[in-house]
Amino acid sequence: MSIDEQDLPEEVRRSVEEAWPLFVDFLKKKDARVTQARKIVLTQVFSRHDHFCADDLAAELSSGMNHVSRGTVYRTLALMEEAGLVRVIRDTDVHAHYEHTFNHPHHEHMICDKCGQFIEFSDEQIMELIADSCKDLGFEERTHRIVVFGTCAECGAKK
Amino acid sequence: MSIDEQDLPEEVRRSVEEAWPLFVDFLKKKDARVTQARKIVLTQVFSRHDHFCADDLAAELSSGMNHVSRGTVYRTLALMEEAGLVRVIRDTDVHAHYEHTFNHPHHEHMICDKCGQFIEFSDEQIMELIADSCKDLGFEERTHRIVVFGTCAECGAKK
DNA sequence: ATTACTGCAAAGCATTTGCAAATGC
DNA sequence: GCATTTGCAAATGCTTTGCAGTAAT
Repeated sequence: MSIDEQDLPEEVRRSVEEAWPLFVDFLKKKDARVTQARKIVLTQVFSRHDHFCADDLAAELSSGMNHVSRGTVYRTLALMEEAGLVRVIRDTDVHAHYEHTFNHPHHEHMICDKCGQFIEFSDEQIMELIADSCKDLGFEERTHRIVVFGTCAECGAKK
Repeated sequence: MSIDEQDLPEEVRRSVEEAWPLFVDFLKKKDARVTQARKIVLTQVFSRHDHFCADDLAAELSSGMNHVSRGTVYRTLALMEEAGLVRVIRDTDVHAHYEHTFNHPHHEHMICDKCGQFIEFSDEQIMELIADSCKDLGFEERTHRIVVFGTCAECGAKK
């Protein structure tokens, strides 16, 4: 399992170096195999910016020397989600969207109606209030998701 | 355009009586036609509890005397959304989920991992904090969505 | 050696669309 | 009467799956 890591941007290489061992541990605990295809997918995930959709990733890996088939990309993303390395977002599209969670603390999103841009924000108080609501209702929170739809500053200014 | 309204439960009949004229206005403003199929779909929407998916609704209307085809159900739901009579929720499934918004103020959801139940809650303070975050970022909020995933009280107790 | 994983292409499934027939205006 | 809407069935597009071959342990 050795793919070309020489020509990756510094930042990507570092993310992969941190994330890959975690994924390996996860796979070993699961008695799953550490394969080349899985490393290629993980590397590709960390080579992209925050948001991406499974199918685009699959398309990127459908040709070139680091080829991985569509089916395997989907299967690996599911494993990475299980391992806590990516998080699913499905609010704008019907398509599944993922983002890194590695080195990426919990946060919320605003999505611009005009340009489709995702803007991240977070607010400690909101998290606490949600926790309070859960306590009131006897609901045990695993995670939450907030999406705000509207117009971003740039698009608002353009008008 | 007359479908049987006699045997609808009182509550449903009342919702339909309030919502239908709004939809008619909406259609007229759009120079769209007021058709029997559209009334059947609207009635079916209000005959269901909060949450439903487009396809289930279509299935329900695929037989019987108030038959409406799948294509028309989807097309009508899109119109109802545009008219502000239903709201899209796409968080749990890849499937599109709708809920009434008519006589149903804005609220958030908790979704139980175990039983799939949707629990509604709302919190004025959270809304304000989100509004503040938007202001800080120059984002003009149109709407927002909060989904909390976890285990509901019943399922937690069962364990 | 054994068993899991991959690639491929085919199958699934919700949703959308094209077009002829039906319906509202 | 004319334009929109409907129904139907076929198409679409993302995702999943079956299976034979390949790679990891």
